[in-house]
Amino acid sequence: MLDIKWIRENPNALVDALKKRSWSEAEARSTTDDLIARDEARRAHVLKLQHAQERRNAASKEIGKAMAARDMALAEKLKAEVGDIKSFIQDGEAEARRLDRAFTDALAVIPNLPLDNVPAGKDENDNVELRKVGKVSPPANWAREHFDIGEELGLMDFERAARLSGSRFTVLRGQLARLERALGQFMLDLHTTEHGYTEVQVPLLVRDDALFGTGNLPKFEEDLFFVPHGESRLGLIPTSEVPLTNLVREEITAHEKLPLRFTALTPCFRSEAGSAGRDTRGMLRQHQFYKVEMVSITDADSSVAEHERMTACAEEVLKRLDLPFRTVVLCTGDMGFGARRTHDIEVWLPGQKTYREISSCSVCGDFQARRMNARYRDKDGKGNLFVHTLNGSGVAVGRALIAVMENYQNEDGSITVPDVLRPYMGGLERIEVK
RNA sequence: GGAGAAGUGGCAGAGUGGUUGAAUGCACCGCACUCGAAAUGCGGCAUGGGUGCAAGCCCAUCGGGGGUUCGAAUCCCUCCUUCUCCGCCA
Repeated sequence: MLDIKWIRENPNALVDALKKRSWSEAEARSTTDDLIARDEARRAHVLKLQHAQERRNAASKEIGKAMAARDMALAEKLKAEVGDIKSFIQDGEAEARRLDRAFTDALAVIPNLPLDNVPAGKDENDNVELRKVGKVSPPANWAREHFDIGEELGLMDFERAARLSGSRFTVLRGQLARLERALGQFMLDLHTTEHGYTEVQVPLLVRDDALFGTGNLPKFEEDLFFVPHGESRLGLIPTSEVPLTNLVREEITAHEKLPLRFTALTPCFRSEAGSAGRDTRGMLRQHQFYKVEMVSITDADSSVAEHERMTACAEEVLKRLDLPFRTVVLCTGDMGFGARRTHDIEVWLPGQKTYREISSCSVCGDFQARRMNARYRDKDGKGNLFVHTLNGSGVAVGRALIAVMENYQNEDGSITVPDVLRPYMGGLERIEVK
């Protein structure tokens, strides 16, 4: 959520920012004007209401004094007077709530402002490569995609998964199931022992409020799964960014405690409503997948540096696994709703002969903090400021499994186990057809 | 699932209809005393919003939301959370 005071003072800057996010000039302008109009209506109304409340409060105090002085005639006279204001105040409070709600609803669907150093662009074709790491060997003519490798090994089963749950689910068995578990453990251990993140076990079902806090609601409800819960519902987390970030919601964190760095290995659930027909084969795009997530909570001055640090932590996972990758900055048009700047890490898939996203690290500034009311007490103890939040995959476990399978495949159909994973695999060196 | 109790400022803890945004203690900040520290004394110390050049003034907030009343931390409804007992259960 953006700061309405800032919008009031910089309406043209908001229009420019929205245009950078591929909004049309007309839409950006009318949305901005609408926000400002709603804000003004709200404030004008509050002013009138507060004057009425002021008169009521003063009169009520006088009534108290009159009654203490046993001057019942004066008390009754004042009561009659305040009685008239009362209905105005009651209607006024209801109207204030209505105007406030309408204003917040409008503000809640405005995306975050891109940082100045984010390249302008329309879609993923305008993203800018920052670096390429690792050697991409010329694709062998026998290189295959992960689903062929997995099915031939008899360890990856889409048919039965579909019978259980439909499309976009996968059953893994034996050493392949273990390999995925090994990947998750390896990543978690790396971040907790070397990168300073605290491991957290979080709920996988969360309230709407939490989803609003991270920006998944109200705009992206169709991407989420919900389960009924009493009269209400709970959402399945699309990423542990949601519970990890909301850990500081409605709190004032002491400045000395920042930065907070959290990591978690959790399943993630996504309806993939808008991606029918995309990546239908294999386990690249699933309704359910494991991911190791990193979340940092920082003060206002440290978030940009923390973003570089977090990106490096994610890259380190791929370096240790010896997987070739490249890191790109998303252009303004390709960035997510809550992000100010996003680095995507794309891993090389020899079977697909292309780079595919395996991590996405974003700095959100105070955008999510406003939605969560997450603050910290300033160094000098003066004011309470909104924290800055960052999140990044460190990395997607399901996709890491795919990357390992494709990059470590052998011509005979076996998969070499990467060195760093062998301790997690009981020393196993190769996964092969039995 | 059934029965009961409770949610007040950073923390502890008063307050059951009228200058109570809230006693008191602790913590914290400033000053005094001291060579320095401790102890002691004095003063300060909630958040959000509106308005104003500013000093300030005003409004709201005692778990959230709604209501009763001239007036609500205090009464009513509802939701959330925590705790205790019973039942069930991984």
